[in-house]
Amino acid sequence: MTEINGSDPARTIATLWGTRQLPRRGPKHTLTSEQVIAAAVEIADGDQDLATLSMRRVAESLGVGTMSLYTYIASREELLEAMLDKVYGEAVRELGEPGEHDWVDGLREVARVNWDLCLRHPWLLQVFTGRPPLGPRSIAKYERELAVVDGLGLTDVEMDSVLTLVHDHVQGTARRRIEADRAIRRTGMDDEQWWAKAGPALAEVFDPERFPLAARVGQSAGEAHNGAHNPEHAYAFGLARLLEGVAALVKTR
Amino acid sequence: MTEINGSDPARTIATLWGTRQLPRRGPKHTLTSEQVIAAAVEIADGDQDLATLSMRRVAESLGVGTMSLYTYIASREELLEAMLDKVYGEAVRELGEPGEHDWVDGLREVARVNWDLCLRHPWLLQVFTGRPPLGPRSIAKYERELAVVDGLGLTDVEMDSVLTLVHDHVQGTARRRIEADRAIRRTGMDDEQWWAKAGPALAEVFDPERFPLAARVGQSAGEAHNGAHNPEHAYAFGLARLLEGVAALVKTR
DNA sequence: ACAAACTTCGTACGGGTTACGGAGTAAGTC
DNA sequence: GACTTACTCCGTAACCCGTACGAAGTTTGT
Repeated sequence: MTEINGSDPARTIATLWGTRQLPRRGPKHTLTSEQVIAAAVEIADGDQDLATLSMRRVAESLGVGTMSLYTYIASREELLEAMLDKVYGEAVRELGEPGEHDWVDGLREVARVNWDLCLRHPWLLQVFTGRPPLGPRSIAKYERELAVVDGLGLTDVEMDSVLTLVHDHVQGTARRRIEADRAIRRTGMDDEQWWAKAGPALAEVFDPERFPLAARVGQSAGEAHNGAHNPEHAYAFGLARLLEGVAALVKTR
Repeated sequence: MTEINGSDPARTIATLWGTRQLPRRGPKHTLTSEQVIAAAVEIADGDQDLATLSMRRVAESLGVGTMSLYTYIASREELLEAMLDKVYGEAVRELGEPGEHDWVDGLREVARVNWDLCLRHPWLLQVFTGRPPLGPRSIAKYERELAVVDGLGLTDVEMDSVLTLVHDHVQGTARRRIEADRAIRRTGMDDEQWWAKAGPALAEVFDPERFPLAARVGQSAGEAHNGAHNPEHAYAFGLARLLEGVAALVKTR
C-alpha cells in the first residue's frame, strides 16, 4: 500500500499542521520536523537561493546523516512547502489585526508586507506552488488579507481576484529585483561591469534606426534609475495604477 | 585569458545575433547553433518544462555526443537565452505592424500575445533573466510594444513602466496556469482527485470559525470556476483593472 | 609536406535525490 | 525478564545533472 507518487496531500497537511503523530516504538527521535524545516530555511536565507539547498547540506547542518531527514519529512518537495508555510507566519504577524485603515491603505500594506517577505526570503518565489498551499499560516495570511477587501460590496470571487492581482504584481516586481541581485552574485559582475562588456558588443550589432523607440526609451530608463530596470520603481508605479483600477470598480458598488 | 565565469556577455550577444564567425580551420561542422537551439526548444516544448532539458538529451536528439554541443553554444545558460530569443520571434510576428488600434486595444493585444506565448512555451518563465535579454528578437519585441504606448504624452520611463506592469500581470497569471497544469502531470492526479485526498485531511484540522472569510471565499471561488483558482479569470479581471488605472494616468496628460 | 587550428566525443569529477537494507534501540506483550 | 516488533539512523548505491580535460582525427594555410 505504498503511495504511487511521493506526494501524499494528507500526509503533507498533517506535517504542516503538526498533527502527524510520531511513532511510539523504536529509538528516541533526535530531531523534530520543525528543526529540519528551520535548518532548511536558515540555509536558504543564507544562500538566497533554493538551487543550492540540498538534503545533504540540511543534514550536515543538523549533524545527522542525509537519509535521517526522511524520517521527519516525506521528500524535498514537502520540505519546501513546509518552509513556505513557516515564513508566511512572518507576514501574518506583520499584518497584525485588521481594521485600522481604509481598504486602499490596507492593500498598500498587504503589498508592502509581501514585498518585504519576498526580499527577506528570495527563495520563496522559487517554490513550486502548483497546488494551493494549505498550511495553517498560509490560510491565516489569506484570511487576514481578505479582511482588507471585505465589506466593500465586492463578490467573493472579486475579493479573491483583487488579492491575486496585488500578489501577482508584487511577485513580478520582486522577482525581477531578486533575479537582478542573483545575476550580480553569480557572474561576479555588477551592472556597470556587465554593461562595460555587453555595451560595446551590442553597439556592433544594434542599429538604432531600426529600433528607435527601444534605443531612446532604453537609454532614458537606464539613466533615470541606474541600471536597465528599477524594480522598486516598477513596484510603486504599478501599485498606484492598479489601486486606481480597483477603486474604479469599487466605486460602481 | 580565460573567462572567470562561463558567462561572457559579448560572446552571447554574438551568438544571438549570428555574428560569431565560425573558425575556418579544422573539420567541417556537422551542426549550426540554430540547429542546437531549435532542438532544445522542441524538447522543452514537448516536456513543457526546463527541468528535464539536459544537454545529453539535446545531443541525443541531434545524434551527436554531448560535448559536441559546446562547439556551438558556450553553456546551458547561453542556450536558454538563445531559446528565449528564438521564441520571442513568434510574438514579434503575431504583433505585426503597429498602429491599427487605440492604445487600450493595443495593450490588450500585447497582453494576449504574451499570454499565448507563455502557454505555448511554458518553460519560458523558468528561464533565468537576471540581465536584460539582448537578442535581436527580444529587442524587436520591445520596440513593437513600445509603439503601443508612444505618443500618449507619457515620459519614456512611464512608457517602460506601463509595459512592465502588463508583462508582470501576464506572467504572474500565466505562471499560475502553467504550474497548475504541471501539478496535474507530476502528481498524476487532477484537481478533483487531489481534493478527494486533501479535502478530508484539511477538514480534520481546519476550523471554519477561526478562518471565516477564507472558508467562505475559498468555497465561492472554488465553485465559480472549478478548481481553487482560475488563472484565465484572474488574467481578464486583472487586465481590466490595470487598464483602467493606466487610463487614469493617461487622462492627466 | 607539414604544422596549426579545429571538431568530436569518451571519460571523469563533483554535485544532486532518494530507494534499499542492515544494525541498533525502545516499547509493548506475555 | 525475555522476546517480538516497529522504528530510527545511515552507508551504499543507482541514476540523474553540467562540464573540464585531453586524445584522436580532420581540414586549412603555408
